[in-house]
Amino acid sequence: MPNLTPEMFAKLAATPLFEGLAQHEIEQVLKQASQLRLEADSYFFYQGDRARRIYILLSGQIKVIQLTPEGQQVVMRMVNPIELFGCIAALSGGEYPASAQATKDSLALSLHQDDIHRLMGIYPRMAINAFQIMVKRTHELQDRYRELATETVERRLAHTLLRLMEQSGVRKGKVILLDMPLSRQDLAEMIGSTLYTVSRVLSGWEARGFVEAGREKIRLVEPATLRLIAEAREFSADLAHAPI
Amino acid sequence: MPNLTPEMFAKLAATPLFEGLAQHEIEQVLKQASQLRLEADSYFFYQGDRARRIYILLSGQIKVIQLTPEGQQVVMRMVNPIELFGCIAALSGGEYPASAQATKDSLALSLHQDDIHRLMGIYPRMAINAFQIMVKRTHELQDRYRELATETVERRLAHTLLRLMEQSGVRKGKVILLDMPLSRQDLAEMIGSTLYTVSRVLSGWEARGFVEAGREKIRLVEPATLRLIAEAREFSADLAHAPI
DNA sequence: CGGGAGTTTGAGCTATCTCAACGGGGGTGG
DNA sequence: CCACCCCCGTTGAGATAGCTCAAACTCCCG
Repeated sequence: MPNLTPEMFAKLAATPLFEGLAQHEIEQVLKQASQLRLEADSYFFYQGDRARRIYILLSGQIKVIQLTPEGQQVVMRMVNPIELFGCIAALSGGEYPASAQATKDSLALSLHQDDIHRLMGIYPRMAINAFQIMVKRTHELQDRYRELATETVERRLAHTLLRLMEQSGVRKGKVILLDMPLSRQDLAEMIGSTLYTVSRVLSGWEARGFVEAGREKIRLVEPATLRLIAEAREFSADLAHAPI
Repeated sequence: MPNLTPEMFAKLAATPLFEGLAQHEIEQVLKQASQLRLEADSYFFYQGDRARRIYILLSGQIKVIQLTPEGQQVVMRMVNPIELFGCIAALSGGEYPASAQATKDSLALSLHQDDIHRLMGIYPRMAINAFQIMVKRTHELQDRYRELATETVERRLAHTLLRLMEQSGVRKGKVILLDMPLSRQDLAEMIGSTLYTVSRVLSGWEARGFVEAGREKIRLVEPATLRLIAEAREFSADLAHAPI
């Protein structure tokens, strides 16, 4: 049983995974968990590792990355506190299909697949919750798939920044700061583009005052305008011939 | 309780969803199910409908389609017998994010979300199975997302045909027939492309003898070559200047 | 005060889309 | 039963979004 602060425990109890479970039941589950603390840039697991543990992020942030055979990276998702990752370990006998890298110093709990399986048998509500979490995730991934299949880079980038804003945006006066290290390369890997194109789009937006884009940080000045761009109801950055 | 033939029942019992459940337990679950038979081209539900029922396909085939605000279609997946669809109904209060259209005459069972929830509480194994099914589906969708983000139309098309072959390919002598109506437009909507580009790629392959492409049907003559194309270890159809 | 990682920008290229026109086969209604 | 029509498919030509490569620029950090 990891040594959790009461606040940590309260946060965990509020996780969708534990919804509907009694305090003592959650304690029973957490007895099986181990705790893992990693500093920024290190990995919880690598693509191809034997998948044995499911993780719950307590603090920090994780990036789930898939590597193509050609060595290109694709960012599958950003994981924020009290979210699950490494769920593939629920299927016995497989490998992690992606790597999980901390983007900040992070703390996570993990459960062995055997324990997960056993505990879900005892506490069906947890299994139902896990099912629902995955349904939701599939749904979100379908939306991103549709975006990738039908939208321009600019719209995809707008969608992505808005999503990041909702997940971990921090209000700073009138603007919203995306509170994570985020290079042009990272953004490109999230939307299936290149760092060059991302840089051009951001420059275009910055010239119009929609965002402020610094080195590995983005501030959203006019989220509403980004929303319009995402929905294709607003002019674009017009990469080619921006009239300043 | 729907009137199932013994063969149907046996097939259902072999569904991943019911794995590990006893015969009489499966019967208890199926008592709550209703049966729905639809002919080709009609819809089980439409995008935007209130999501109340989860479906299990018994026979036929379903296409899950998402419509963009601009009216473009994206095929999210093909559903084959004993697979689930409409899982979003597991989350209460939502709408179906996509439509489910029969591509052949089809028969499906459906369960109301309240029954699903209740039954999973009684039979935890079913909840665990459902969780695992969704984990697997997320995994597959991630793979397709990565393909869309990093691969050319030709490779994506090769991957897609190979997947369809595994799911519902029928061996006809030396070639494999994809046993479903499949227009250029359908394929384009699966891989995020246009019917024109798909047509050109197929023509290129046909000229080289890898496939035989007819009106709404595809025969794979050299699946192994397609595999090579999918993995980018083989020459392409070379749309621009195919030297016959 | 370098050095390097991250970023910007230009120029050219190309895979793919778009639009337009034509072709063909099979189902159906007269 | 046959002709017509419609849907599906093909192909060409041109346009273009976004990629690639190269080079320069700017912080930040030691």
